Amino acid sequence: MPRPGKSSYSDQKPPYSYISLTAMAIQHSAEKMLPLSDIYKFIMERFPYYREHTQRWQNSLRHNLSFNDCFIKIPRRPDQPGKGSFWALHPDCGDMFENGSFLRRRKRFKVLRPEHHLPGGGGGAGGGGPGKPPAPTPHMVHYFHPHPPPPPPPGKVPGLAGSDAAVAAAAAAAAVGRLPQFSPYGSSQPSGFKHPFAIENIIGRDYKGVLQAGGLPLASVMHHLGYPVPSQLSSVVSSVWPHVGMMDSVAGVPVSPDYGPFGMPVKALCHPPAQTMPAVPVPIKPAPALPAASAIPALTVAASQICPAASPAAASLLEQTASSNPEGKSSLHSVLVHS
DNA sequence: TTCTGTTTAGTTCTTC
DNA sequence: GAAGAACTAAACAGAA
Repeated sequence: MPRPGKSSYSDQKPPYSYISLTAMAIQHSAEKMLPLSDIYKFIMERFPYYREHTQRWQNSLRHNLSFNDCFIKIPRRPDQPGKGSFWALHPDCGDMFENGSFLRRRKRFKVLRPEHHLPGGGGGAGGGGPGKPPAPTPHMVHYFHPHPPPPPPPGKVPGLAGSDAAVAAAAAAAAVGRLPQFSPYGSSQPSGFKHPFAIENIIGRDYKGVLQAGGLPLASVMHHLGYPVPSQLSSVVSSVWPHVGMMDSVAGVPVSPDYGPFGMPVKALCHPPAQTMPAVPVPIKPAPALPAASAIPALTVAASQICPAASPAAASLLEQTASSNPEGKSSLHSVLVHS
C-alpha cells in the first residue's frame, strides 16, 4: 500500500483515510449530507487515484459508512426518489482526529447503543442478512429515542408524519444542526486549535461563511426533510449558502499556512515546497461578500424561531441543547461515548 | 440487475 | 509487542 508523502496525489493514494474522504465530501456539500453516489463522485473528481479500482475502495467506503458511528444515515424524503439514503456526519465526531491531521484518527468515534434501544437486537446476524430489522436508520431512532416524536406540525410533509423517517429526520436535523464544526470560531475552541472537521480545515476558507452563520445546516436539513423554514432563517440560508454565495470578508480565524485545504499539516506531507497538490480540492465557488457574522442570528435563536412551528421535536431538542448546556451538548451526549 | 447497506474476517500499519 | 485504527475482501439482503 502506498504511503503518504510521495510526489503528487494524481496517481498516488491520497494520505486521507476513507473516513476523512467521506467527511470531506459531506462537508463539501451544501446541505452537509450526500447520497453515496455523490460521495463517490466527489472523491473521484478530486482524487484521480480513486478513479481506478472503484469496486475496491467503494466497498471499503461503504464499509466505513456503516461501521463508523461518525456517519449517520438520513432517509430520503418521499419526494426525493432514488437509491440509498443520505449520509451526514455525526455531530460529535469532530474530535476524532488529531489536531489538523486527517492521516489517522486518535480515537474511533463510537456511539453506545443501550440494549433497550436496539430494535430486534440491532441488526443481528452478519452479512446484513437475516434478523436485520426493517426499521431504517437505527442510529437516528436511537438518538431520538429520549424525545418521543410529537404530532406532526401543520403543513408538515405528510410522508414523514409519524414515521420512522420522521423521527430519524428530526433527529438528523437536530444532530446536523449542532455539528460542532458549525460553531463560530474563536468562541468555544481554545486558540490555536483547528477543528479537524472544521470547514476551513476540511474544505477551505470559503466555507467560513457557512460557519459564521452559526449552524445553518440545520435549516438546510430541515428544508431537505420537508420542514418549512421561516423567512428570517431562510433568508439567512440564502445569504450564506454555498450555491448562493460565500462569505469572504468575515473576520474569521486565520488559517494557518501550515495547514492545507483539508487540514492536513502541509509540512507533514513531505511535498517539495513548490509542489502543488492537484488532487486536493480547491474552493469551487467564488466568495462574494456577505454580511458580517455578527449580523447573522445564532443557531440557537434561529432554532427556537423555526422549530416550534416546523418541527417541535427538533425544536425541543435544540432548545434543550441551547438551554441545558452552555457547551451546546445536549442530553443526547449521554449516549455518546468515545471508547 | 445494479446499487446500497450491513456484517464478518483477515491483514497491514501506527501508536504507545 | 500489544492494542487500536485503517484497509481490503467477501457474503448477503433489500431496494430501486
